[in-house]
Amino acid sequence: MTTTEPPATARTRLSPEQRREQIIAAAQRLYAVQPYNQVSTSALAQEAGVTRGLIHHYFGDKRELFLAAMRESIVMPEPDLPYFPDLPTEQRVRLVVEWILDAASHYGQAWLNASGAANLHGESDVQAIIDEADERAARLTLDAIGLPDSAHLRVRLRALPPLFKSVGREWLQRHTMTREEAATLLTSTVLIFVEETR
Amino acid sequence: MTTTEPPATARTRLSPEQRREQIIAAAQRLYAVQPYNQVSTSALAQEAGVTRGLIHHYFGDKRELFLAAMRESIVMPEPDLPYFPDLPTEQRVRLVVEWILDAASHYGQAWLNASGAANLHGESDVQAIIDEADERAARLTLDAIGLPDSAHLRVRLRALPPLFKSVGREWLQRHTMTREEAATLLTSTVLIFVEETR
DNA sequence: CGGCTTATTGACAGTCTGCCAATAGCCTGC
DNA sequence: GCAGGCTATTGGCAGACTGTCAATAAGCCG
Repeated sequence: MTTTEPPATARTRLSPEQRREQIIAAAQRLYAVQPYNQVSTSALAQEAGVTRGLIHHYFGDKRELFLAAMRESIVMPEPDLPYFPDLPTEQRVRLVVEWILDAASHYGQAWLNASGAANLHGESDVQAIIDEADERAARLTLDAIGLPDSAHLRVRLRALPPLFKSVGREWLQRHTMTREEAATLLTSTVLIFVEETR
Repeated sequence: MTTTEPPATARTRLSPEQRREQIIAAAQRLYAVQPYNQVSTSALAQEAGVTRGLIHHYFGDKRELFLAAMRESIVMPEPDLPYFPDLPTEQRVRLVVEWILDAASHYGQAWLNASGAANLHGESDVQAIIDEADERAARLTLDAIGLPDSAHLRVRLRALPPLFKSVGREWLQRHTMTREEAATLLTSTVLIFVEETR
């Protein structure tokens, strides 16, 4: 698409933070629809209302902008769960799972894309970002359940987000699973993973 | 890297099948080390010992070659498990899980890269290939356990490969989990997923 | 209001991808 | 063993895209 620039409102000068956010927001909009290689820096610049040069000035690299956009797309929102210390673990876990599924159905496509996304063949930069997000999700989940934040439990829990995504996809996208079924399966699995049997 | 072509052995003419395989093999070698965007068609051609033009002739597109290479990297090998109809389900599942972990440790990095790979932001072509592989893995697993191939069970099981990958990564790459622990967690989870509670 | 800092631009060079006409292996029939 | 044809293979061309850099001007400060 080689469109000629619109009138191009006279050059305005923003603070670096504002500009960064503006550009990242534009990138998120585009990458939500098209994959990385099909989004040109020209398109990114146009969507953000700036010049290609500026993008490289702020992010140095097309890839770097992509990673920055992803880093912000992927954060799990802070759960605001009422905490019931008296409930048995199973029910607390169930509550957390329900909360995650709520968030999933709310964020929909975005969550599915982001949460379990991974890479293929050595795209380790993306993997690193996802790992960070999964680690954070593990901490949040442990906290929400009311379990101590032990290193060992976190290792186990951070393996789960990919499963949440794949199950979520069956439920939300393919409609091959009911929400009830998804919640039950995930609750049981989480319970297995937090059990301190060894 | 702008290297000048080596002496270039005189043009040899192969059957389309041979050539295709040769090119795909070369692509697999490169994509195992470098991500998609960092592998140029020139590099692919050079590794395969052919010209860029030929790659486009066979695959039409750089992307198409990538997908073909991936399709072949991702297939789960056919399990050759002895089948013990008398064992309880739990033990049969355990055997299958152990077999998968064996395969994982054998194929190592390749398996981890391929098995759970996914995409971000609308790279649906990759997702489609992974889905196919997961579906196949689900069928194989059901068969190995000795369960009937019902559509509903397959839906559940095809959600599991991502979990296998993430757990496998903790064990094989990060060494934060013992093989024993991974096997136990996965066995329990598979049991939950094949249980016909509803 | 004039000057300075620096955000922003525009153009340039190199690389890459996809396309297409030209070339030359290999096989077939004689 | 040789000529001819089919098609695998090549090389070069045009367009697009990425990254770099010096030049420009917007907004702040004295």
